[in-house]
Amino acid sequence: MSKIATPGAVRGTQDIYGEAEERFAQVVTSFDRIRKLYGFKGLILPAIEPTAVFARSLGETTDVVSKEMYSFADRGGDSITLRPEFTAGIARAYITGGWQQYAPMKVAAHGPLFRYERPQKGRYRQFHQIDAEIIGAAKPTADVELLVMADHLLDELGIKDGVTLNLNTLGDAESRDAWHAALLEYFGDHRGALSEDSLRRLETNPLRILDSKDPDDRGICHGAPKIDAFLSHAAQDFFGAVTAGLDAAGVAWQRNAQLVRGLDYYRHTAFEFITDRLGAQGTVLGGGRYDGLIEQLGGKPTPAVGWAAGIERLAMLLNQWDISPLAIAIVAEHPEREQACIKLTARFRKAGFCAEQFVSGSPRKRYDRARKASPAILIALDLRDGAATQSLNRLDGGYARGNEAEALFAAHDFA
RNA sequence: GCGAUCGUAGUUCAAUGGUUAGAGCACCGGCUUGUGAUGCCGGAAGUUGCGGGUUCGAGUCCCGUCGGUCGCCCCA
Repeated sequence: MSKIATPGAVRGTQDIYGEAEERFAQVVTSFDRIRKLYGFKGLILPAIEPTAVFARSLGETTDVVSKEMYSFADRGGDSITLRPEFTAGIARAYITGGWQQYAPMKVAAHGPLFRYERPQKGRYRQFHQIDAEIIGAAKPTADVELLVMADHLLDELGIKDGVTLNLNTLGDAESRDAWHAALLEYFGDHRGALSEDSLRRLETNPLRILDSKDPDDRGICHGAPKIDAFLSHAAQDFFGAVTAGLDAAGVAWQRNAQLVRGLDYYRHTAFEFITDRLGAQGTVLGGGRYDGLIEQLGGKPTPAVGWAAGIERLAMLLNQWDISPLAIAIVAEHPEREQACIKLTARFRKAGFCAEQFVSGSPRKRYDRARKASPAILIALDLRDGAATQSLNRLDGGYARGNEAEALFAAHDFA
C-alpha cells in the first residue's frame, strides 16, 4: 500500500480563510457600498471569454497575450481564455449586448482574474479585483468622478495615509505620437548608457523605459522629453479640466510625468494610487482613459475610462475591518442538557442573534471554550444534583440587544 | 523565463555533524475553579518536502527535484 499523495493547490492560488477572508470581504463590501453611492450599476460577467476578446484588445504580440494568459481549447475546439482583466470583457459585453442605448454607462464589477505569472508579494495567478468603468462619456468630468470615487473608497477603507494619487496625461493620439517619436530619438542617443532591459524596451515599448527600476536608467529618464511639450491645446484643456475637478473635489494628487500605460489604446488620463507599504508591488489602484478600445473590438468609436484595484493588495493594507462578533454562546455543561442547548440556540438564531452552541468535547471544559469565543452573552445549562439549572451572564455591558436576549431567555421553556 | 532565500508535529519555532528530533499555542482526557477567561497533571501528534551523495554517523554538509517566500522581466 503506497501512501496517497494529496494534490497540492495550483501554484499562485490561495485558500482564503480567517483573518484574510475577513479583510477580503471588507474590501468587497465597502466597494459595493461606495459604488452605489456614485450610481454605478453592478455587473456580473463570465470568467471565460473567447480568446480573441483579449488578443484583439491587448494586441496579439504583447507578452500578456503570448505568455501570460490561461487559454485552452474547449471540447468544441474553440479557444477560450480565463479573463486576465475586466475591461476587455466589459467592452465586449457593451458591444454584443447593444448597451449603447444606456450610454453613458457607469458599471462596477468584482471577481477573480487569471494571469500566468510568477507569484510574489501581492501577485497571484488567480487574484481578485474590483473594477469601475464609465463607458460612452467623453468629458473629463467622467475621469474626475471615477477618481473621486476611488479616493472615497480608499478613505472608507482607512488606507489613504501613505497612498498617493499619481496622475499623468498621455495626450490625444497626435500628442502621444509626437512624444513617442521624441522619446525614441532621445533614448536612441543615450543607447550606450541604457540597461540591457531598457535596450530591449527601446525596440518593443519605449514608453516603458520611463518606469525602469534601474538606477542608471532613472538618471537618463530624468532628462527625457516630457509629454507636456507635445500636448495639443485640446489635450491640455482636457488634463486641466481633470486636475481642476480633483482640486474642486478636494482630492490630493501629484503629477507624475513618468507614469505610462503599455497599450496603444490609452489616451489622456493615466493614474495610479501608489503606496510604499507593499514592497515592489506598490500600485493599489490604477486605470486610465481608453478611448480606442471599443473600436478595436469592432464597436463604434466609444470613449471610456475606468480603473481596477487588486482586492488582495487592498486587504493587506487594512488596519481594521468588520467582524461578525458572537452575540450569544450557549453551553451544555452536562450531556443531558445538550438537546436543551440545541433547542435554545436554534431559537436565538431564528430571532436574529448570532449564536453558537457548545455541546462537544469535555463537558467540564466547554465553559472555558465558550468564554474564549468572546460572546456578549454566555448562557450555561447544567445538571446539578439531578436538577436542571440555567444561567445567563452578560459579559459585554455595551451589547445593544442584551435586554431583548434576556427576555427571550426568561420566556424560554427549558423542559 | 532569470535570481536570491527558506522547507522540522495541525501551527509558530528550537535542536554545535554525535543518545530515542524538542518547546509554546491549538487539539483530546483528568483534576481544580462554580459564574468560573485562571491553575495543575496527563495524552495524542514526525518518512525533518522528495530523491541521490559524502561520512563510522546527516534535520544539519553537497547535488538534483518539488514547493513556499521575496525580487527581476512583464504588468492588461
